[in-house]
Amino acid sequence: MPKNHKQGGSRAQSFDPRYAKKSGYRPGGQRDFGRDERRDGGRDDRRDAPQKAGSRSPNHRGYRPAETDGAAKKSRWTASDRAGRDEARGIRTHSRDARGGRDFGDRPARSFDNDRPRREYGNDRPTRSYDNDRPKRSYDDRPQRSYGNDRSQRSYDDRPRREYGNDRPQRSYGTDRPARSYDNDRQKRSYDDRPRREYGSDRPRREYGNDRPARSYDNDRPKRSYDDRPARSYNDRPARSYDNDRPKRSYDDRPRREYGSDRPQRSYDNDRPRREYSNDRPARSYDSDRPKRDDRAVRPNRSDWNATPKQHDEHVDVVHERLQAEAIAAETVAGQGFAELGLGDNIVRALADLGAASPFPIQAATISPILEGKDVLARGRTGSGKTIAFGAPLVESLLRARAGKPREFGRKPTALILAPTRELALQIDRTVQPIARSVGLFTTQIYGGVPQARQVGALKKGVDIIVGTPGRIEDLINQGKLDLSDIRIVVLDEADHMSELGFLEPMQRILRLVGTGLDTPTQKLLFSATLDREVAALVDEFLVEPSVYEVAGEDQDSGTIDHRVLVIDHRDKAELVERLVDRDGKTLVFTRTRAYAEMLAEQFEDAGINAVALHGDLNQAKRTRNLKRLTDGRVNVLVATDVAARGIHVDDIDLVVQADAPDEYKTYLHRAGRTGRAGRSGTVVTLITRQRRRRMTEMLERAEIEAPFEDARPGDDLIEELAGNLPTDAELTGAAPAE
DNA sequence: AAAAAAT
Repeated sequence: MPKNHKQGGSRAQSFDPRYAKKSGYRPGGQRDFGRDERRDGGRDDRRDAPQKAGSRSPNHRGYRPAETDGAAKKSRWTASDRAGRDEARGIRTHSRDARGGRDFGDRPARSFDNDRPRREYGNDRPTRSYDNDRPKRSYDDRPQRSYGNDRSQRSYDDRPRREYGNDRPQRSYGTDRPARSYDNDRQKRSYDDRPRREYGSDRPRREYGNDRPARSYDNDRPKRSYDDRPARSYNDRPARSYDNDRPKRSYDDRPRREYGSDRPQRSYDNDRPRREYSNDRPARSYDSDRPKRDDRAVRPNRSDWNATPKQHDEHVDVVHERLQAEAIAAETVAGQGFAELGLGDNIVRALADLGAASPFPIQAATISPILEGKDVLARGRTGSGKTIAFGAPLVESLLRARAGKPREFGRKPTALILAPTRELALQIDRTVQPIARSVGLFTTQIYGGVPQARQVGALKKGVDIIVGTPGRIEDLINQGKLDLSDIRIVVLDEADHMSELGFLEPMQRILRLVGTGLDTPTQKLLFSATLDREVAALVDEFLVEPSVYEVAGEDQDSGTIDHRVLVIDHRDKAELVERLVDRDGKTLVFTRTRAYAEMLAEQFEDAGINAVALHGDLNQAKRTRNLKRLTDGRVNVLVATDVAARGIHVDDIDLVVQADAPDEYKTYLHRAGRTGRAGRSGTVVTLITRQRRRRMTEMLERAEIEAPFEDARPGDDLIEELAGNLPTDAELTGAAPAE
């Protein structure tokens, strides 16, 4: 304790220099005046050559020199005197360290054109963040490319260095790693606490100390037990049983849990009207839709969405199977082209340019009902073409709704596509944008980790389709820069994931804001490779008579993926993973945590295997760059968290290694779906320890995947075989005569 | 545990 106080004292001492700094700021404010003088001296220089200033920066024409030179000269002095301290706090970081010492010589030459207007903008305009963002991010780009070149420009160097330090690397590494360590500590503590409580605090002491030893031995048993044995012993026993109560309580708890932890009750309360309503409606819709459903798809029972308390993962399987059981047959859609499904010529051409000459089954199933304006749930296996399945009819619908009206400047967006990761949002936009542009519609990406300014600028000009992630979209809504009241169609890609804890509430908030200015409710489209009742929370609140589509016979295991499970010793994991990725083809390694992803990537690099990481601890520039390195083929190994599990499409990944086995079957399916795309073959290798075999077996059952379990050690040929480093029999027979 | 805003 006293140490803590001393620490506090030391902290207080450590504050002192800060106060000293702050007190230094006040004289620093004076110094700032000096800077202002210097600045104005600079302005005087401009006055000496005002034309130069104007001519040098025509973009800022009339901004300062003309206005301030004559009129606001002294008021500026005083204004900077007054506001100077505040401004100085912003300026200081740039000016003191960077300018004060180094830049004076450099300033007039180098920084006049570039720095001053920016800094002045930043000071004057309320939106410093914009200006800060622009240079920061632009600087972020520059230093990455040109760091080596820029060192001579020390003033520039300071900013990016600080920004680097401030923004992600230092903060994230600095804060997160300790945060993790703290998390670890907590767990340790909690583990520590549990035994302490159990051992020390309550039960053992009371039971041992009070009941048996004290009463029974001393008082009861010897004396009373002879007399009253039956009665007292009976009394004692029930008393004990009451004390224990465990069976009774567990019994009490069990029915409670079953009843529902009130979930059935709630669902009854909540759902009965819904079910009745929905029973009525579907009855009608059944009549009308039955022929189509017979052909294409069938709506699941409403109970699928409702009767699912989140007790165990297994509940999802029920829905999973029911959905699969009633699905469109691929043959029934064979032979239809995009045009027959109702898409216009321009869109059909754009699709052809994207390599989609004729519709995939999931596309053939969903395009028509989407064009009819229905709410649609669709399940298609990974890589089955879901983006076009919603993207193309979405564009067609917007086109029809626009009905030849001209594009207005600043129009509100009319369609919103939501994705769980930035990379996926980017990828969706890469597909949807050319389709939209083919008919004169515009898309923009709204996601975090990048400057707002460009996104906001696009919104101001007016866009039709927004593709983005929930956080930045909500951010811009709250800033009043994004208005969703005209959204006619909203798409949730990876909808089941978007319904999970942490995503659900933002999704609900966004969906409540969508289309509020329209006469008709916004059309909702929910897509995922693992669509299940997890989306019930969203379906119940937001969807009207949704139709569910799925392609029959297209379960995940029907593809070209070879699933293998290696049972290993934990201490062999690092070496085994390394040997697996030491190969020619593109390999994607999944880990459970960001830290382990980073660790493995570094380990591979140390071993001479080019590898990059992809996880949420990286800034967006690195995330984008590292993913691109894999798609470009500049690197063959990507180590990623589940940020890369869903949706990310890289053509030729032929090996997926799960260094950490997933906990959920859906995660397995999505991770595995990164390979075997576009009809190619691929292998998924999952490393587990012996004690995890049963969990793995159960998960594979849920995923409906068959995979052999094989014991593996670092030296085994099996590893080389899985890595593809052993020649096949054909190659052996072919290679032998060759040499 | 990860992801999703920014700072």
